[in-house]
Amino acid sequence: MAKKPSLGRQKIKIAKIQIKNHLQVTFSKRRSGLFKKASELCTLCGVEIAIVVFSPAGKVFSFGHPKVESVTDRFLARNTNLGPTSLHLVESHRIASIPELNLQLMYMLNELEAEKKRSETLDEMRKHSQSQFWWEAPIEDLNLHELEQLKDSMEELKKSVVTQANKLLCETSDSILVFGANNNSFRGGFDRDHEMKLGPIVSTGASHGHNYGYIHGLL
Amino acid sequence: MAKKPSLGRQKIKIAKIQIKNHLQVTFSKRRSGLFKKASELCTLCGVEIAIVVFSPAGKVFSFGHPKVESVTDRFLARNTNLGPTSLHLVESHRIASIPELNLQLMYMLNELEAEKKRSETLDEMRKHSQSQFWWEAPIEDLNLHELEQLKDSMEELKKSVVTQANKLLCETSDSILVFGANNNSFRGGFDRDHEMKLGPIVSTGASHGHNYGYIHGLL
DNA sequence: AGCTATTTATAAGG
DNA sequence: TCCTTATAAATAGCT
Repeated sequence: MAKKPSLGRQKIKIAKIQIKNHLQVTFSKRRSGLFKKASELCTLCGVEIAIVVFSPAGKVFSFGHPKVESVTDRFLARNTNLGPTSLHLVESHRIASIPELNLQLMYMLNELEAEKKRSETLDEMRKHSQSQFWWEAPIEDLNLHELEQLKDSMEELKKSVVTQANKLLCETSDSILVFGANNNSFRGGFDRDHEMKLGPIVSTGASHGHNYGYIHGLL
Repeated sequence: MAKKPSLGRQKIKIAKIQIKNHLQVTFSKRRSGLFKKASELCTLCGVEIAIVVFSPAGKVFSFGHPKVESVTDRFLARNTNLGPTSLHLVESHRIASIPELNLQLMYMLNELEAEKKRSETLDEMRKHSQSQFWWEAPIEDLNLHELEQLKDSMEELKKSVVTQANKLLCETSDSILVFGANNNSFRGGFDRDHEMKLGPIVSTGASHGHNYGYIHGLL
């Protein structure tokens, strides 16, 4: 018989996944993977850790050991203490520029990322179809006006997405799901049975050993 | 000459590492890995995420996109409303979810506002000078070489910002590590190789800047 | 901090 | 969502 050519894992480029279904699957898998890595780090190194993720759909997923709040609280406490404390140690105007620098840094990084995505999008469009619609034409052929129109269209789209999201939010009933993840049997533990669906509070009896951390999924 | 058959990766059991030195190394490596995974999840799925880790030594490391605080705030806002408090609120005011929704809405509006401003800024830049300053042109109009130059410039800027920040910090008695990096490449070209060396700074021993959103390490 | 041999994580496809 | 397969990535043990 012929071989069974499942291509197996393929290399992908790290850029926003466009196919919605694909994105959902990837998000699910990688979130699991991330949480598993986190739990291993906890166990191996005995550290405290908190992870909070807001999914594209607006759901919240979190992992924390010993729990999210204790870790984030510690983090926030440290962070807010850092300013005033340091102010006493150094002249205020000098230390004050650090957050400013950070902001600037962040701004530029975001800018870069956004621009990169934009160029990728445009490039994709260009490849996709050259002649049918002007806005899918090669970018070199677009004049300034057309470019602005394109931009406006995208902003419209974004707006409508946000509107949709808000609508959904308003219609959504709140619920919380809490469960623990065991470090040794992670696969069997949370990955499978923990639907992030609505429901009462559930705690999974992680099969053996002590629980490592808590995972919340909020709709 | 005989080969050099390092045993390569060996399977380990997930339990607390006892050898201290080993633990430190593992922590460092796995923290990097975890943050990298997080950044990929961000980019691939366009999600918001925050990770906070307290190392065994008591240092803090964090990863956040867009930043730790915004994500954890969102999380905490949701949680406090959904927790025991909400029951109380429900009883006294009947509509507990309103504050939460308001928070969320405000958050989204802020995001949108920021996005708009950004586009406006870009538009302004584009109009302002189309040819005089090529690096201010829309990024899709830049050729590969120019893109590379732009990327290098931004990395230089990043480096100098980081250096500045750390210089300031060296003058304080607190030691803080600030580093950041963008998501990935500017298109296919520079996908893997843009580690940012951080130079002299760091007493945390973690100078491997990966391509993450926004990272702090506090000593 | 680099280097491999391996173990893990996962993209595709069903 | 769960499973399988083939391959890409992460990383344990060394230097």
